[in-house]
Amino acid sequence: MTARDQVRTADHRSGGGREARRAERREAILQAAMELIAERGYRGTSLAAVAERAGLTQQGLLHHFPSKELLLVGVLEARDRWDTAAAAATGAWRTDTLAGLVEYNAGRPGVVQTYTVLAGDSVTEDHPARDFFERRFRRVREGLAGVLRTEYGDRLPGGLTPERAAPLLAAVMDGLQLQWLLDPAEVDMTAAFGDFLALLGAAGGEGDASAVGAGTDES
Amino acid sequence: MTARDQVRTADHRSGGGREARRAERREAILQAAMELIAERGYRGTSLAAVAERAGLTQQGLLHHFPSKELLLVGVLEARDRWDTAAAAATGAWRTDTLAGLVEYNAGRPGVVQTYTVLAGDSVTEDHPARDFFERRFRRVREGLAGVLRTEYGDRLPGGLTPERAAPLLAAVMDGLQLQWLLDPAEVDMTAAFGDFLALLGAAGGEGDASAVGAGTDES
DNA sequence: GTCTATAATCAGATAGAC
DNA sequence: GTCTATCTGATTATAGAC
Repeated sequence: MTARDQVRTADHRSGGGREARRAERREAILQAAMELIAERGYRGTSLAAVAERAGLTQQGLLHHFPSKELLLVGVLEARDRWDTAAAAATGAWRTDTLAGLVEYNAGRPGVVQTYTVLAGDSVTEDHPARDFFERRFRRVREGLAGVLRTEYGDRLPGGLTPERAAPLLAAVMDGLQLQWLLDPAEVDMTAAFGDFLALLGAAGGEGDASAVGAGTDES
Repeated sequence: MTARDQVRTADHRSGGGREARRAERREAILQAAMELIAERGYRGTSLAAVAERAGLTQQGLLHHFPSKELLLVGVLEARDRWDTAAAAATGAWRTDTLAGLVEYNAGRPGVVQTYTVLAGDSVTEDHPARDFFERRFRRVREGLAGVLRTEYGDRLPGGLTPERAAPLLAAVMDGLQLQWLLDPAEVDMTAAFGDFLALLGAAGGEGDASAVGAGTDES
């Protein structure tokens, strides 16, 4: 550990040092960037606008994030950090936890909007977030397959396996977010996601159809 | 009918008149715009780039579409026209037709990409395509509910109704497109959509589970 | 670390010639 | 109808003072 690192650690502990202030600044910038990306998209967001909302000049911002692309990477990493507890513990999750996450998102349209806008943007050529989303979806599909296997075993309705149902689960979450953002009065994201879970839970792959309709009226 | 309209009709019939050439130009511009929006997004696409690909100057383009926003409206209308036959006949569709549409889309990544990018973009503030997508999703949900009712009746697996399953169907289609665009080698969009249909068809609301597992091994 | 000043580029749109 | 020329404004990024 270098002398500088010791200072940094000490500063962080004290909570009011140089490094702590630096971290605060970075957080403020990332927060502003997230909001503006939600409002105007990545390409539509200017560094000057982010800087203004964060309370500094464009050039001051560039001191913390040397380029617009690095700022985007910062935003994505922050989002990852934000639900890291979630992602890391996915193996132990259940479908109720997923439903809870959807309900939680329903109370945070801004975050959902940032995600939806960037995900759509990411499929364009040479997009700085493309790699991030490609990896993310692989990870999410694997995690969801694990959840489904834990919950329902190897055989799901319609002859599906957890691995084949996982992309559908991810797709439903994203697709519902889009419809909900566009028309929140018309689309009840939480209820709709519950409906999909009912679809996965009803009439299991064991060929036992006696459970059909049971416990599915939580509308 | 005015004298001018008569001339226009005559021109159109002859196939080589002024109006026909004008229409050709517009088509070329719209085609170029669609491609570039797929590649770079709406905000990332410049009029000059569209014009160059269409074989004229930016100012020539502005003669046909007076503003960038009107060009986007043109693109969306063209897309509507493109699958108008589909949308109009939705009432008579069946789920096989939907599966066929998904398979058709799987062969046209460019079109899917334009749609995905614009849909994500549309949730940003004051986006010129927002209204279009809001209306489109309402229409699609209604159409899909009709398809499901025709096919499966009023009761679906998991205690769902056609109206409650419709947003899920739309969500799955959009969500799968996103995952497929990002990772075509990993995500088999057509097979996955078939899986979802199996989910809707298996163990129906009537309690008849005898069809479970049939025709679902097209992995 | 944050600022002012500014470079270098590119955007969408207009005016007017042909 | 399509062009050349031009305007106006915004963008990312750099240089250097404090």
